[in-house]
Amino acid sequence: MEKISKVRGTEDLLFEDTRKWHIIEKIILDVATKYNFQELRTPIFEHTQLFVKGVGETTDVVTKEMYTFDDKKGRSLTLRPEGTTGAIRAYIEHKMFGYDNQPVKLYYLGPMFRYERPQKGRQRQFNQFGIETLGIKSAQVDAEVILTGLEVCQKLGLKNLKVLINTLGDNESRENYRNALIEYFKQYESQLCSDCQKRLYKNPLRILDCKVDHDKEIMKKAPLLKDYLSAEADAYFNNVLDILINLEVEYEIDNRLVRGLDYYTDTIFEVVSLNKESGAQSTLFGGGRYDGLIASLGGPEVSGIGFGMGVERMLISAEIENPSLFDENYLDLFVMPLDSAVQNYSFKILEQLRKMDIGCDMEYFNKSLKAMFKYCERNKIRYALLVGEQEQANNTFILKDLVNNTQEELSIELLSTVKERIENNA
RNA sequence: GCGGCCGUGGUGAAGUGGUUAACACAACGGUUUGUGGCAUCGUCAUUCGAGGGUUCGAUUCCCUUCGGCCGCCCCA
Repeated sequence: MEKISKVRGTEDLLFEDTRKWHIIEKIILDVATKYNFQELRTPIFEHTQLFVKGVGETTDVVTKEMYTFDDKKGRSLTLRPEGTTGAIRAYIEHKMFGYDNQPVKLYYLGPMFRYERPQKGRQRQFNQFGIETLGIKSAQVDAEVILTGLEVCQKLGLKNLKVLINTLGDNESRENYRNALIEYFKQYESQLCSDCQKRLYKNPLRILDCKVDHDKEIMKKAPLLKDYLSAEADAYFNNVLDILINLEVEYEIDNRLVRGLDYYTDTIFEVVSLNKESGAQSTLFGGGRYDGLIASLGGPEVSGIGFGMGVERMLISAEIENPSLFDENYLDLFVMPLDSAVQNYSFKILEQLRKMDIGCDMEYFNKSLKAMFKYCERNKIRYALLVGEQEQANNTFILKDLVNNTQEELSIELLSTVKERIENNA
């Protein structure tokens, strides 16, 4: 029979992996909760049109990376390639703009799908944690969003990173600048790389962070966004920067930072890992403000801001920078039957210990003592509970502390002593 | 979507056109019939990602395919 394996760019997470995921997810959820974000779960697939309108029909994500299919009634559906658009759809659909508590602060955590060539830190199914603050435009909120992401990094022990920040200005600034860029690059069209020629009329901002044309003379003389920023947009951005400076957040203004989704306006940012071993996909999280998105999807004229964070990438960085984060001891005790005749007796003790909320397991293969002790060592289990025919006859058991190398024989009536010993050494 | 490197047991890996596929770690068993971490001995790939071809014979050569990694690209 032909072997069927997992789809390219997807991953099975085995026990070692899921253990790490639980740790990282808990940190993420704790930080989100502390900053008063609440979880929103939206479907994995949406109407294709939502992403086309939301993300932008000229973007790479929409034009070549979506998993799109027709359902049985011929409706075009798409596996979500990012989280913001679906969150905004739900925000509008449930009229969250009318809720008592404003702004609406929500987060999501789950799989996203993009058809790309897999490499380290880039899979076709990957997980994003994202937050959105909707219904207000405020420099404090911009800072808060960035700080929330950085707090997750900090809790994971990630230090080797850089915060890049820029502003695209408000819609009007952005539009004026866009036209200026087209006007400017039009005269040099033949000097641009083929990708940039395509970008020229569709998404001229992206020409600025093109790596091929990066060093060309025409790039250096290109119009600068700051000359097109309205006074208001400029003041707004400076306020965001002031707040970050006050809080001693180190950042770097990157005026080439543009981002690939169409909906961004004003503050945009990207936090990148500086670990060489992380691979070429270094962005940990990135996002920005979007003024027009909510209205363009049929909601009110309100602003929002958020980021998407690549959880796999965070995990890769945490494994490099802070591996001890994942040393977690999950079993306190191991029951060792010394003979197959005492399996039932052992099992009964095991169950009673579990009822006392002790994490424990026992040996079912009737292995040698040597093997059982090795098992404990390998799994960092501190206590062994030994039971033989003698103990069964006397209604007792032996509790052994493998760290101090001491042991005691106790009556089965005194099982609760086990819990005391474990708690005293926890 | 394009270019490059690669794919051998649970893991890390050596190797060759021809019936022994090294070595190390891990695992399991004995030395030690009910007490570990050391030591010592032994056991562990009918098989070299998959499919096809060349050949008397292929893990080793060729083709295809799948997958991984790196770069481009893109982004989280």
